[in-house]
Amino acid sequence: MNTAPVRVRFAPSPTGYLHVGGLRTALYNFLFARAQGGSMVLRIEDTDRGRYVEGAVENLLTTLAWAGIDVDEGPAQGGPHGPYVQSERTALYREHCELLLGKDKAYRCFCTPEQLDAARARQMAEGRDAAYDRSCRALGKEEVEARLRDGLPYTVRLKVPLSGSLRFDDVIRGDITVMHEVIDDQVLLKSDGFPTYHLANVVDDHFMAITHVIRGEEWLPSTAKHVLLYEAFGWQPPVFAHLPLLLNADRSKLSKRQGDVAVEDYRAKGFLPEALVNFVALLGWNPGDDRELFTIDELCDAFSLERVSKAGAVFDLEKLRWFNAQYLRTQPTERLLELCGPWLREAGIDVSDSARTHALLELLASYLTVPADIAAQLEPFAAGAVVPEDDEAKEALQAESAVVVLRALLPRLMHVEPWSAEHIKNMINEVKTESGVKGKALFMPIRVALTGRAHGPELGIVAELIGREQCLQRLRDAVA
RNA sequence: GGCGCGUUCGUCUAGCGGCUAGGACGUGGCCCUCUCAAGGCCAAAACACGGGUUCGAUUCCCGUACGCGCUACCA
Repeated sequence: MNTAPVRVRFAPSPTGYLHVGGLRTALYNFLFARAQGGSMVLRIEDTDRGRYVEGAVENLLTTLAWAGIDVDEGPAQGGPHGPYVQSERTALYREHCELLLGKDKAYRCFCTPEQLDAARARQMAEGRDAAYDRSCRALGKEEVEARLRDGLPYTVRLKVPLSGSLRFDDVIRGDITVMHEVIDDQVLLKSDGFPTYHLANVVDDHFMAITHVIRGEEWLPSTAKHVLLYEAFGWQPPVFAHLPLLLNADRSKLSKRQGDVAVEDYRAKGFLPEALVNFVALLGWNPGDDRELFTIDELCDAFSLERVSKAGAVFDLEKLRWFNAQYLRTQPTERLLELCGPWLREAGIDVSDSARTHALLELLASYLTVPADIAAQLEPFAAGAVVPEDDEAKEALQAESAVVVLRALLPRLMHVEPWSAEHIKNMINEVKTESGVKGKALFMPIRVALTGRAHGPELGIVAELIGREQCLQRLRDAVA
């Protein structure tokens, strides 16, 4: 039994942005570490220099911080097991390749990519499995040395046992058995001197004292190779936990083209980190009771790998929107202002009048799913004339009693003091008494005249916030 | 093709041999209300299929089907 303190890692490769699937993996690692009183490492896996994207690491760091996922060790904060960027650890990988070579657990392969491609094509054409034919595995010592003297480029491959099988335990999936014969002699060190994922991952996880490897299910098939590596080195493998995939609506692996997959896209659209984290946490995990709304701290307390499910989960934007609306509605007005600020200004709202701005936000909060929704809600409150927006609104103004109501209200609003929702409401009541018009027939024409819309928040408050001058002008326009 | 993993309402899921199969999103209806949003209540909606095991299977086992993943000198 492993009694060492829990250490987990999130190990993305810096190829651009943080994928929402990556966010969930990072989150589960974080939650598990917190739940277990352990620590979390961030490691940058940049061994493929061809795919490296400038600025990707910075972007990753900002995005994780935005989501509230704090790592304990990593490129930004350092730590006792650094460096935390793989391209700065190449000597370690090469050294360990030599170790494997010396133990006869690996061998040099001088096949060129062209040869390998051709061989693969041939195998496919013959309807056989495409796998490395292991021709270099049989090379004699002298032959290898001759080629090395000639300066031929080579890769280092893992010497996979030819028969038998191996098993490992996955916390989420249970016991998994793989026949050695279906495992390829995996390349460990590329001819450019960089390690492949498999080698770097195993070496780093070992030296960074990682106890639990929590990663996406796409890694499940290659875990056998990793286990073989741990055995070859004589190291204790970590506990594995392979998470179910996040899926598109058609149940394929979540990808671009079918919607946004970058966390920064959701951030840009005004989704709150709390909402995204809450939503994504529940994709593949549940607390075992009916709770749905969780702060990240509550998630830390509730999380366990035992409650992670096995099947992939469709990323349902509608449910994310619901979470966002839930959080948006309960934000203090100050935060709402911060979130909606850009759209307020765009809508021509005078944000310097903070009392009015706050009142508007409080009034409209329940109408928002994302902050951008505020724009449409704000239209009636901006300066300028309004026109009935649809047939329903037009009809309300055309009703025979409409003009009676509006004519009766106009002078009253001119003189009502103070200009407040309560007093405006009183005036509307006076109109009701005087004209005998009530209910919908009374309110609808006023609402449409003032806002151009048939629907909206309570009329008294709406009128108060539109302001006396605008209200009077709009009433005059409507009866003209 | 091979190997691996998976399969409860449209979606996220609860269930760990005996339940009217529960909750949430979405959908529909009702209530509240001048209207809408929010909120409350109600409704429709699922155990992939076939064999076993068992007194009894959504649950355990084996097949089949379907889906997904992997099968690179990418991660």
